[in-house]
Amino acid sequence: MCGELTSENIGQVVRLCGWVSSCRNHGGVIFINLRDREGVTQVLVNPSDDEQVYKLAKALRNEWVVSAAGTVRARPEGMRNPKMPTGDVEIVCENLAVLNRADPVPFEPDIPEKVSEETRLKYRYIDIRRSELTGALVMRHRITKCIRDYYDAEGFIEVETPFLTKSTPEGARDFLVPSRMQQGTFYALPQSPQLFKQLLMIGGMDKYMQIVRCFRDEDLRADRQPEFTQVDVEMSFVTCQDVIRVNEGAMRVVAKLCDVPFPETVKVLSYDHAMRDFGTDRPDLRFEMTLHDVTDLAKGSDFKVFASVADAKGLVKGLTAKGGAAFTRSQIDGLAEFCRELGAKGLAWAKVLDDGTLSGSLAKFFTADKCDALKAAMDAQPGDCMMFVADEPKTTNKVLAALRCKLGKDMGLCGRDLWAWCWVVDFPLLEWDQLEQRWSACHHPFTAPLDEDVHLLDSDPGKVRSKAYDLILNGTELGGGSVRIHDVSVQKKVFDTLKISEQESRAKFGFLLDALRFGAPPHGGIAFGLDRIVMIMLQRDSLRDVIAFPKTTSGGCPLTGAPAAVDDKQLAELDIRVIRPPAGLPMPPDDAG
RNA sequence: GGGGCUGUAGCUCAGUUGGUUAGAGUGCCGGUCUGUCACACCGGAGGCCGCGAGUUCGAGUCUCGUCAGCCCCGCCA
Repeated sequence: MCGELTSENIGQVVRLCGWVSSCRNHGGVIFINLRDREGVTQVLVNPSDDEQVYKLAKALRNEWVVSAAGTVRARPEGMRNPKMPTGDVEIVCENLAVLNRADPVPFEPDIPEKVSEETRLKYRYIDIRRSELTGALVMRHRITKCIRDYYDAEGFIEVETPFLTKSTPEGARDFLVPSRMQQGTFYALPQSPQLFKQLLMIGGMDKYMQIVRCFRDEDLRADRQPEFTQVDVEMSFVTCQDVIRVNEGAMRVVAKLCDVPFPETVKVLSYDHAMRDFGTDRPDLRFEMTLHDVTDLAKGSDFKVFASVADAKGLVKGLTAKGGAAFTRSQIDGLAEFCRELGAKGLAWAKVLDDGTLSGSLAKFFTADKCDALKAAMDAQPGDCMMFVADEPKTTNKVLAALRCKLGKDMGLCGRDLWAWCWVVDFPLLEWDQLEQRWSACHHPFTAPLDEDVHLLDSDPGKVRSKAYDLILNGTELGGGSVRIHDVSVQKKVFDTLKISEQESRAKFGFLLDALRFGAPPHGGIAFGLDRIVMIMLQRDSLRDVIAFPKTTSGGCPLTGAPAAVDDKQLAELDIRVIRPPAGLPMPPDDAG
């Protein structure tokens, strides 16, 4: 193919098919850059050669689809192009055929100009001709294959599970599909094959994996698409450690394929540890800058903001930016604004001067000895800048975790060659849902509690830790999973705590409860986000850069125009009526108002 | 649901304090040119300034609304 020719091919007669990337007509000799999936090769047309070929070459335009045959030869001395992988050779064209013409394209695939994403998505087939996107899709294929091969070698069986399935409570909003044959009822597209893979374990499949599309109808982000691909895995007769070990191996082979370092042993942090030091359950360990709890110091301080928060069971935490004394006032104001946007009341800060004294918004509130205690607690040296947030624990942690990441990026601590992996374990099983005034599952309601914490389910549900684990790379969750409940009485107990009634659990997961009674092996598993794995390994900033046909932030596809209104006939067959059609469409004729 | 940024030629962008006929690069069309490599040079065409109101003698520019794209919060077990 075009990108594969080197000086080793000199003398060979080849035929290349591809797209005209550029055409340089010198009035006599014509150079054509021909592109295909693998790259670009220069084709040379001489006026002294075949008249037909020359006439055809003169008429070529960019993005026409052509077939060119000729002999590979070394370029003359001084005419080589070191910027091109194939720059040492060229094809002397002996035969040329236009396979298809092309209208002028909206943008040129080979020009390194930043084209708006909207345009790129609308003409995605042209965007895909760009080497960045072609390359990403090729790498995605290789990563996927490498993962399949790994699990195959480990004895896993790939089993397909249904896309048309049943809506489950808890978790994300479902995408619904109306049933025509049973009008008024709906399938749900799976948020993940969670229950099916557990049923496969109960069915004795022992080791299951599937690379599978999942669907969640929630608002999107750069790292979140409404449909995404999971590497879904489940294993029987295993502990957390077994699952972690086997699946870590999968990431190890992927990392190797992508030339990404992978440690001999991956760090393991408890959830509590991660929250304490980093304020988040997916810490970015590429740099230090840990958070420090100074609530106790704040209690006794003259700084009312701190003291009142500390007294009201709030959390006062801070981080120390090494060398941060060099920050300008406007830089710090910018950081404070950043924190306010995330919900903080403000950002208190103090620079440590060369003589050890403090300067900044809270310097005057700390006497010399308290100042020393603060510096010690914050591990701050002269030349550093300490920054603090005081708020409810959740807000304090959220804001400081975000601030830490921002500082890490701004201060250049997240080098492109830094790769920090870790497992986060011992998550809480449940969290209190303020809105609904009940406990809800942190992971999902089938996650097993730690054996030694089961007794806390009645007395102190918030204290119960779970057999759940997440794999984190550079502050992004690549995947997570858990050992599941395989005992029907424990499962019922968890449902009780979640205030899922006997009746509701029977209606929603009766089939699982039944299955748990008919010989369920202990089992557990994990699911990795394939799109995220590819995105991070290829160092792209958006999932859209590793998906062939992604959706926009509002869930649309500029290429196909999806989602779109459907014919009245289609709706009638489903016994569905649209109450409020989108702007630009007529109201249904039979609408009574 | 909330906050922020953006929207001007096919594409990427500039457009001053509100002031005559809205510019540039690139692409496109025509021409010249035998070693370029995003060829070069000469000429030409190309605009619903996202859309809708408002302020004004006058709006690409100011105000309000709306739509779309992107980033973030909420949400995403």
